[in-house]
Amino acid sequence: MTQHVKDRRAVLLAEAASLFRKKGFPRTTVRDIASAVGLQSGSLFHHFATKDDILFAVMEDVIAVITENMLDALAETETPRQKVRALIRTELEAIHGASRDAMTVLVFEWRHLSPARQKEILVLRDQYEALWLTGLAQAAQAGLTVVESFTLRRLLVGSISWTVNWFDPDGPMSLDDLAEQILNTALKT
Amino acid sequence: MTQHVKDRRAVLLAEAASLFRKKGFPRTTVRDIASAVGLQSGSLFHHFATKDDILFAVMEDVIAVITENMLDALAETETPRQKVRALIRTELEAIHGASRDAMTVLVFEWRHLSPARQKEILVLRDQYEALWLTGLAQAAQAGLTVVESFTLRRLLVGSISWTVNWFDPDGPMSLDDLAEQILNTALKT
Amino acid sequence: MTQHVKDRRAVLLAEAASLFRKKGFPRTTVRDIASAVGLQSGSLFHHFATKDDILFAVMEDVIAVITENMLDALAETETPRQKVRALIRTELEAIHGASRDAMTVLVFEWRHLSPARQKEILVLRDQYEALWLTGLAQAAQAGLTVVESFTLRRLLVGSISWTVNWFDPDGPMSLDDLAEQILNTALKT
Amino acid sequence: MTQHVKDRRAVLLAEAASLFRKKGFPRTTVRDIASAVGLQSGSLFHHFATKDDILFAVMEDVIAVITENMLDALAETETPRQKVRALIRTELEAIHGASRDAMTVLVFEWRHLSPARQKEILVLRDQYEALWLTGLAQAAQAGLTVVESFTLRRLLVGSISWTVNWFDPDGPMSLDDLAEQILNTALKT
DNA sequence: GATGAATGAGAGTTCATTCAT
DNA sequence: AATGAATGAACTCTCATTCAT
Repeated sequence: MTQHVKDRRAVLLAEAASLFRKKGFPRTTVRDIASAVGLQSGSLFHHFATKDDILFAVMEDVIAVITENMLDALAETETPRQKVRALIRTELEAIHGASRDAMTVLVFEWRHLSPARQKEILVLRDQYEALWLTGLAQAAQAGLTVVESFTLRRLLVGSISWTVNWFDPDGPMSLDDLAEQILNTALKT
Repeated sequence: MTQHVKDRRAVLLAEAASLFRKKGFPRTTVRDIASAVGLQSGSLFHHFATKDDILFAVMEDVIAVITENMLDALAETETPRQKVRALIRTELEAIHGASRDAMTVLVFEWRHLSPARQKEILVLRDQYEALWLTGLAQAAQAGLTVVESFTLRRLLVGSISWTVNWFDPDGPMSLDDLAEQILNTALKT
Repeated sequence: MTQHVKDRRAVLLAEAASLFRKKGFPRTTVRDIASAVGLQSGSLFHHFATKDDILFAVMEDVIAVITENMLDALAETETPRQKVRALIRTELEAIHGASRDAMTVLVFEWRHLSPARQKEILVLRDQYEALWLTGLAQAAQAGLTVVESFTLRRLLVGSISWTVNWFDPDGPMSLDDLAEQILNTALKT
Repeated sequence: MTQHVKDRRAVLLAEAASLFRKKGFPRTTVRDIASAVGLQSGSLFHHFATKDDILFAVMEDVIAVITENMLDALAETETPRQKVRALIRTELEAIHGASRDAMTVLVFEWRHLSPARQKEILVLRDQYEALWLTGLAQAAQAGLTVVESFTLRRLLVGSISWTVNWFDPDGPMSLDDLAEQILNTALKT
């Protein structure tokens, strides 16, 4: 029973994320989402009171997942270079793996989340960003970086999230290759 | 009178670009645009037949401008490193200077342009991208790049366009500084 | 168990009446009523088949109560003046006492009862009104009234039921005072 | 042209008032109103931004009209009894004449106006009520009233507004007769 | 060119009612 | 009796677009 409910919610959020990514939040109608999960439009509101709530839930869930994944990945690293590689690699995996839609929505539909909800997400986002800044700072101290940490992270946010628009994980370049290339732009070779 | 008409059109597109950037294309109403230029909503349609046409015009104009600027900038360079610096620098200027709104719209509202119009813009965009690829290829041949040219350009598209979300040209870091930092990620130091 | 059932029903109708009075019938949702009695919305329909049925039950119950109360009160009177005083006093007590919500609903939500149900209530209402008309007729015959009985009753319906909107039984004026004042408008002094 | 616009607005408010009175505000849809004036639903919003605005306009207009009428009527009176008769008579005319629907709405749909708007109307209403209280106070000073002025006004609000539910101006009793009868309940004979 | 009333499809949301559990 | 997910029609309101003036 609880499982059922969890499944429903998960499926609903996955479909919503997919639609938000494909069409953008404003162009996605609640009827689109409802019919994607086999519901009538009114039935959505048993699960989420407003369309905004759906966007919020998509973002909240994915940021929790990627933060956990990142902690796991970092736990298995030792050197600064390994850490930065893990940061890049894990974020790329999130963007091109199972949570692709939600990750993309988190970045590119941000402005459509209500300001109140943005604040809530920002708290979680700051926790995640702290992992990045710590890792980059260590690399900087080791003399590995080509750019100041804060600036570097922002350049990497751009280049990594933009890969969703051109990189094909099933194409000739593997995700590991891509991660290595990005690492080359971030650290001295 | 012709001058008048041109001014009208330029003002209208500038206001539209500003609104599209601030609120996104779908959330911007034609009434918003009309009232920003002191017109009633119906009067807009004497200038542009559809809302889509306005988005198209914004994109078409800005891509013409940046292509021209880029050609001018490249004409004054000689070495591959100078060329790459000019590419980065000129694109940054477009994103943070007078054409900021339109440039941002070109990148981030792309999906909201009708497919037919996307095709038209892509022709112009390819011409512009050819300038980049040529410049990066020369740097590659000179053994300066850290990453294959095609991939490098795409990483740079991401990091450069994302600067609109965090870089403040009036802040402590100058646009030249920023360009130099990005150059450091792109080429061997 | 029967007691249980009766209690349930009584509590439910009391809460419904309170909500109908506060928000009006159309603005009161079945969810409002359900949650006021600690039920889920679907469970209400084990007690009442439709929302209209709830309104009907509220009205039916209260008209039975006030008719009985009125009969009791009139039984203790002798003179025409006493009878009119009892009529006014008893109706005021119903409107400001325990059955306040239901009485108010009976008067001010009348139009929202389905026509079929209105007919049913009208039968009971006519019985109640007969008590009034009889009392007023006796006063008229005794030369006490200032206005023809039928008209007088209708004027009194208005002034008495409207007291729900301004009279505070815990304020400086007592219910007896109020009854006496209204009596002054109805009969010669 | 201005005339056209005024007519539109007046017709729209008249139809809206009629519907609000007949079905109540919550049960009246904007489509009902629109189709009553020969418009599509969306077109209403060129004239009034929200449904609440329509209710507000109905109330604001009618209270302005009745206040003016009352001032005119009182200007032609001299004695306290004449004044009270004018108060009753003029209010009855408003309730059974051209502004019947709006007057009824003002009284019986009051709770459905948004609190912010209620405040605005209350200012106007207080001005109108001041006319009543002044008139009744003069009658009281002349020893004519049977009840304290403040209470008397509230009883009269009830009985007069309730006449909308039973009095037929085309029936056997004339409006003047009715006014006289109500006067009999208010003042010593 | 400009106006602004009008259109009409469609948006997000509400809610009485149903029904499998 | 009770649940609560689901329905589906109806609600208020939005908005790109049209067009008579």
